[in-house]
Order: sequence, then structure tokens, then C-alpha cells
Amino acid sequence: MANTKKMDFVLLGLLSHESMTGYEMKKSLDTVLHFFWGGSYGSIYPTLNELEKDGMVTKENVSDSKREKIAYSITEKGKGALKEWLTHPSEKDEIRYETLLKLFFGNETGFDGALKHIERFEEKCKFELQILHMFAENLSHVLEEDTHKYYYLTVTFGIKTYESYLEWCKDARKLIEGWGEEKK
Amino acid sequence: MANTKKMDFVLLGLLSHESMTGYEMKKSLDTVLHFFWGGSYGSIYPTLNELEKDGMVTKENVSDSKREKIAYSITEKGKGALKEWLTHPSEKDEIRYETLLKLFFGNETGFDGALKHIERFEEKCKFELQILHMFAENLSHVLEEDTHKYYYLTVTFGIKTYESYLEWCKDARKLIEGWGEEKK
DNA sequence: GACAAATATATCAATCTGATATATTATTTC
DNA sequence: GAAATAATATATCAGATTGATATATTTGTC
Repeated sequence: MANTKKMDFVLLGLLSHESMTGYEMKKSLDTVLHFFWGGSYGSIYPTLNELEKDGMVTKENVSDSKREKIAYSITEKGKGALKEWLTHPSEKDEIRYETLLKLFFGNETGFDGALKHIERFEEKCKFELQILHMFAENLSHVLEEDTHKYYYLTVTFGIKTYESYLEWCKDARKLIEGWGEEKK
Repeated sequence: MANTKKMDFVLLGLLSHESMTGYEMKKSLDTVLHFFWGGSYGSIYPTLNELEKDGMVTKENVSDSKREKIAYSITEKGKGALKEWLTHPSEKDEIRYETLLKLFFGNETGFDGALKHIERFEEKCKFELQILHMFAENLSHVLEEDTHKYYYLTVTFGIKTYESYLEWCKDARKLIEGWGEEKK
């Protein structure tokens, strides 16, 4: 499948919910999708132009309001392509955790170094969990709408995983502290 | 920090454990690091050449055995660079789950489509968990060695997270099935 | 009224992936 | 024991993506 480009479908998916600008898509990627996907301007804007050339989306200059912007909408062809992709099994599920990487090579820096990485990770998880709980609370009031149902599922995924990360942090700290005691 | 290249440190880290060939590093990435990091030949071999040019590693042609191969070893300079990187806070901790992405856009394919993605994800998690439990069991006998301690920590991370994924799968399936009932 | 923050689009070098090419050795199957 | 398949080993490349940066306007704040 060549070099299996995903950004196409991410943007089509967002546009299947509602028409928006590239900038707004980036904001969605940084907030609601942030817990399981990412994306940068460097792939958003070029991809949008390709999608338009291929008839998957249509552009509309919305300069009537104060600011010049380009609102994109999904076409029937775009919806078809999205649907087709959605029915295929997922290929790439992966985590890329620098924290774990540094922990794995921890013997170079010792127990103290490892503990610092874990503590920092712990703080980040607590912060993200707060946001996720807020999302869940807000969504719980509007679950009648179908798109919100699926959004809610991904939020519960985030909560489950971050909670398990925090549990692991506690266990890992205890293990390391125990190893520290051995050495004395 | 420019375009923050990580492969340098991944390879230096592996070589800090023991000298090996590029092929063996790839195998490590596909097995022990697989649960939190990745890497392809297309970045391994070029990076190894750069590292040698920079005096971070040394090459040694090991053609004495049956097969021609190049064994790499880390230098003192390389160890210094690795240590320096290890003490810096981690920057990039992220998951990229196509399953979650497809689930998020699930209203295009409906409950059945969502359930299929979750079931496939569930199977994958069960499979990975088996491997992780095997790793944990093997490691538990050799925990005296420091490098194994850190390895063990990453394995327990994998177990904790995959177990929480499985819990989420169960919850998510129930939720979706409930939503399916509503519609009837 | 000045200054910072947010909105909005766009591009680029550096990086990494996934695929492919090539060649040898080890192992399995008939 | 020959043939087919899998594993070992290195290497390269097009295509995808990131992170940074450039530019310009508008909104909000002190």
C-alpha cells in the first residue's frame, strides 16, 4: 500500500463532522484527537490542496467575515473514500514513549535518573487526566448525538490508559526504591 | 532543537548494553523495544554511519565467522552523548492508534463497524500480553543484573497498559451494544 | 494606544517509514 | 539429497510527517 498516507483520512474524517478551515483542523488534532493522533500544518495544508484536486473536498473563500479564510467541505466522493478506509482493519497501533526509552537505558544514569523520569511522567499523566475528565463530563450531557458517542468512547480510552499509567508509576517507584535499599 | 533526531540515542543506548550489528539492533527494536519504540533499516544504517563519522561508535568487520557482518561498539564519546541525553527530560510521549482514529469517525460506519475494530484490537492486545508475560517470567529469574531491572520496568509498563486496554474493550463493547438496543 | 495572544495560511529542511534490492547461509519439506 | 523457504545481513529511496519558521491580520489586555 505504498507509503500509506493517513492524513487524507484524518482530514476527511474531521470534515465529515462539519466544514472547517485548516487552522480549525489543527486545533481539533491538538485537543480532541490529541490523545491518540497528531498532525502538523506541514501536512495539513498540502494535503487539503491534494484532496481538492482529487475532488474529495471543496474550497470556499469565506472573506465576508473579518478574516480571510478557506472553509473546506467534504464531497460525496470524499465521503466514499473515507467510508472505504474506515471499513478496513487498522494497521498501525503504536506508542512512542521517550520516557520508556530513557528508562530502558536507565543503567547509564542509575536509580535517581529513572525516578526523575517517572515523576515527570506522573505529573504529565495527572494533567492530561484532568482534561480528559472534563471532556467526559461535558460529553455525558450530549450523548444522544451519534458523533458524541464515538468521541466519548475515545475519551474513556484515554482515561483508562492514563489511570493505568499512574498505577504503573506508583509500582515502578516502589520497585526502584526497593532496589535502592538493596544496595545500601 | 532543530528536528530532534532520536535514532542516534536509541542505537547508542543499545550499544551501551553490548556491541552488535545493525541487523541485531533492528531485531531489538522489533522485540524488546517494540512496546514503546520503533525503527526501520532506512534510519538505522545511515545513522550508524553518521555515528561512526562523529566518533560515537567504532566499526569492526567480523568476517571470520561464516557471514560478513559489521559489529558496532560504543566509544567513550558516545557514552558521554548518551548519558547527557538520558538526563534531559523526555519530550515526546505519544500514542498513535489507528483503531482509535477509526473509532472516532465511527458514525460513518455505525455500531457494527466500531465493534469490529474493537474486537480486532482486543485480539491484538491478548496476543501482545502473552509475549509480555513471557518476557516478565524470563526476566524475573535474572533481576540481579541492572540492565535487566530497567528492562523489567518497561515490561511491567506494557502489561499494565495492555491489561487496561482489554478492560476498556470490554466496557466499550458493552456501551456500544447498549446503544444498539436503544435504536430498536 | 501599545503589546501580547490568537487566528489563518503556507513552506521547508530534517527525519523516519515502508518497500524494495541483493546476496549468503540455515532449515525445512518433498 | 535437491529444492524451496526462512533467516541473516547491509543498503538505498520515494513518500510521509514533523518541527520550525515566515507572514499578516485581528482580538484582547494592561
